[in-house]
Amino acid sequence: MEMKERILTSAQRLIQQRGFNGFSYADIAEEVGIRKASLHHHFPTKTDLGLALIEVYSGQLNGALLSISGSSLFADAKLAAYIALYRRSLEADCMCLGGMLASEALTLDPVMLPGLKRFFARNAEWLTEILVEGRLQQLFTLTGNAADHARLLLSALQGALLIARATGDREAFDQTTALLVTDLMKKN
Amino acid sequence: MEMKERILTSAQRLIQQRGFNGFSYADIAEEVGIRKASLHHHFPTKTDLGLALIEVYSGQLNGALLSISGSSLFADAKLAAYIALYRRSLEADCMCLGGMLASEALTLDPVMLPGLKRFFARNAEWLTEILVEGRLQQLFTLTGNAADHARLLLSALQGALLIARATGDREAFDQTTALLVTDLMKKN
DNA sequence: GCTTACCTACCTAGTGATAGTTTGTCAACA
DNA sequence: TGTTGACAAACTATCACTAGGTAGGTAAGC
Repeated sequence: MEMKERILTSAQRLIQQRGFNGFSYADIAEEVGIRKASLHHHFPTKTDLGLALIEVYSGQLNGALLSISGSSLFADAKLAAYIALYRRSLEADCMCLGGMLASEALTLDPVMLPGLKRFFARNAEWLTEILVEGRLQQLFTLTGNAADHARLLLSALQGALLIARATGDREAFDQTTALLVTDLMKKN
Repeated sequence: MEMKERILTSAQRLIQQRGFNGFSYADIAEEVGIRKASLHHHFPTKTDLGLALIEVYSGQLNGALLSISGSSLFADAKLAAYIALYRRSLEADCMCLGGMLASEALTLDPVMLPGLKRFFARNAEWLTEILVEGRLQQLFTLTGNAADHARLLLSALQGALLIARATGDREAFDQTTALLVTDLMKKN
């Protein structure tokens, strides 16, 4: 089982940095120290690897989300912890795996798309919970639909990560996310 | 000259839909009806093509921006016109060329990065102007720095386009962008 | 006015490299 | 003994790119 995990770890980083079309089995083989052909024993096709990775990554994310929402933090601190996940990704020069695959969606095997869709839905759903919680705690002053604000947060974070990684401007990422949070506290 | 333009048009669409690593000279050759080798006469390397395309696209964008800001519209309508650019891209199943290249930044020839960086800077700069204008017209109630809000708008639009294109949820894009605008009118 | 030279735009036919994948073998282990 | 996990070797397809050549246009030189 250990090799399978090493392959997944290597592939995950490669996708987050270079995209699904930007790496090959040869890259993984070199990193984990087995031959290309042996990789196909664990993941017969690249699509199989992609599908497994969407599951793994969604699981990782869900674990992180549950850990945050299960904490005793106030909602604003929980949101900050969520944003910190993106910030750490930026530090590692990685896109969110979901965001990266989204950009390549038209070139992916369509069987990967439902999992990708679920990934974004899960993020939005969790953010919605946090926003509702924060409204109850009178930390956030949302105008209308919390789910709409959640999608806006998700979009803005994905976009900020996308741009900051390409321009190398991490300060811009920090300023953008800070503004995103303060905007949640504006009165109407 | 006509052929060069047809190549650029074809390549632009291919990149916006499939990414720089997701298309080949063979794809363009088929579309425009000449041989692969002949493409290299016009654009010796793929990087040359990419560089030309960043220039073309930046020029297109700048034309659109100048057309909007030169109009007699109020600032909120100008912003709506800017958002409509993204919405039209979504309808064509296209990412913004800048956003797409940004996701692949680590795999691109580094000579393409400065142009890409300028592209985002130009967008942010234009949005800043519009926000300042809208504040003078008392249409927008920005808290602090207009440039920060501009970057937030840009990030959110790129992210919303990225996600909506992958999930196929165009309604979510519309709701997100609508909220983005109403948030600019909130009091503090 | 005709040659000579050069140019653009395209072609056929390849190059070596790499893509994802398949086949068949084999040792270690359960 | 059958399964697992690795291997070498090869496959077909495609990648970006190059070599060398052709057809037609332009323009200078005499």
